[in-house]
Amino acid sequence: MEGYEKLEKARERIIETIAQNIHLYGLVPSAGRQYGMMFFQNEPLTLDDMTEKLGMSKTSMSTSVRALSDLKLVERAWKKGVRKDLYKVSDDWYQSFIDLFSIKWRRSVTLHLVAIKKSLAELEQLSTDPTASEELLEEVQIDIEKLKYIKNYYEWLERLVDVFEDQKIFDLVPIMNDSDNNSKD
Amino acid sequence: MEGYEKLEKARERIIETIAQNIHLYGLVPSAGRQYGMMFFQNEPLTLDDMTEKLGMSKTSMSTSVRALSDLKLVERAWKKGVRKDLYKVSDDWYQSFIDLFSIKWRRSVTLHLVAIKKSLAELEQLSTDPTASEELLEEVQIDIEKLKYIKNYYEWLERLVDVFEDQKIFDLVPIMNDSDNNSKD
DNA sequence: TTTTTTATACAGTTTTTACTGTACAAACTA
DNA sequence: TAGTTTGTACAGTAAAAACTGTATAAAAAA
Repeated sequence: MEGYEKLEKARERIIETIAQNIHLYGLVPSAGRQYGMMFFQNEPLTLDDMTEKLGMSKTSMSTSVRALSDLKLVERAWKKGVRKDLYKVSDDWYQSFIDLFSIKWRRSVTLHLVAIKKSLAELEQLSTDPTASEELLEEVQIDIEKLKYIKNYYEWLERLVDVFEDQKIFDLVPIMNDSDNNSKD
Repeated sequence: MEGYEKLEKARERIIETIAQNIHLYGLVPSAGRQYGMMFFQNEPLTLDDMTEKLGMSKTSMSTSVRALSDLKLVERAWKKGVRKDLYKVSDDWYQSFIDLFSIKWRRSVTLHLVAIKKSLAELEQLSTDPTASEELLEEVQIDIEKLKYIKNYYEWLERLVDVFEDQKIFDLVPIMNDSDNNSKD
């Protein structure tokens, strides 16, 4: 097998693995392939470049590059003399992971906490209703306990997101690069 | 509004919020609704119970309860004298989160590391090929550096999953329940 | 200004996924 | 043993999502 072919095959393996795992980011394999392809380009790409490389429509490239940008997996780039929009993959993958976490889970936590607080307030109110039957009150009380539990859970999740966002997670799980392992010991 | 109606409304709000956020678990809203409904039941449910409560086919209930079980969001339960399979939501939501993390990310990390190691080995091999052009060797070298970087990243992710699995994450982000906050201070 | 270039909105099509009903195998009952 | 009950495989259908091509608005060039 020829040299460039081997290089291409080694790249394809990585790209396909990314494509098959990008669902963890809520994205579709073709967006993963796009990301993977960009990863191995040493220059930022235009939408037309992507269309050519992937053989897909420019509209598709536009929408999926936007999805990738929303998750901060790719970012805009600039190159002198190029009028088209340019994109490159964000090069700090640790930060990308944290961004994913922030963007996806922060939003979810907030939505849940809003709903829980609202329902909790309603149930607390209901539990003081003098016209309520004994049976109802019992059910309400059980639900209040359940909601308090999940409220605590989502508050924990919120603090977890904080810990990622403010990089404290790296105290517990430090970044280590190969050289740390390889050097004499 | 009548008492039971109020209770139902408070529950529905939570259930719908879960349904709208369950995509973070790679599940579809109807599975989230199923989970949410089960959460407010104080008894384990059979597939037929779920069919009745949600107005969906038993086949659907079967497949989605399996998906929920695979992520350990629900578990089998037993009740004396009941022949049908019974299911209830796992009551440790912190553990459910950790399980999600383990199941989804561990697998992804492993797949990536396998691919990266294989491609790295091929490229290291290629980089010693005496017939390779200078230009090719340069590209290979760049890719080797890129793969080393993402290898480190996935190894970090692996350690992150470990930290969740062995509960060390709770050292950094402790569980706090309301009583910790409410008591005198 | 007009002309050209570029990104995206939108409508239509293809592909994929979710869901249903039937059929059947495994497990339980009698 | 035969007769029920229960869960799920499978094929078909309905619904949703991905993708394409055309049209257009915004921006840049002339």
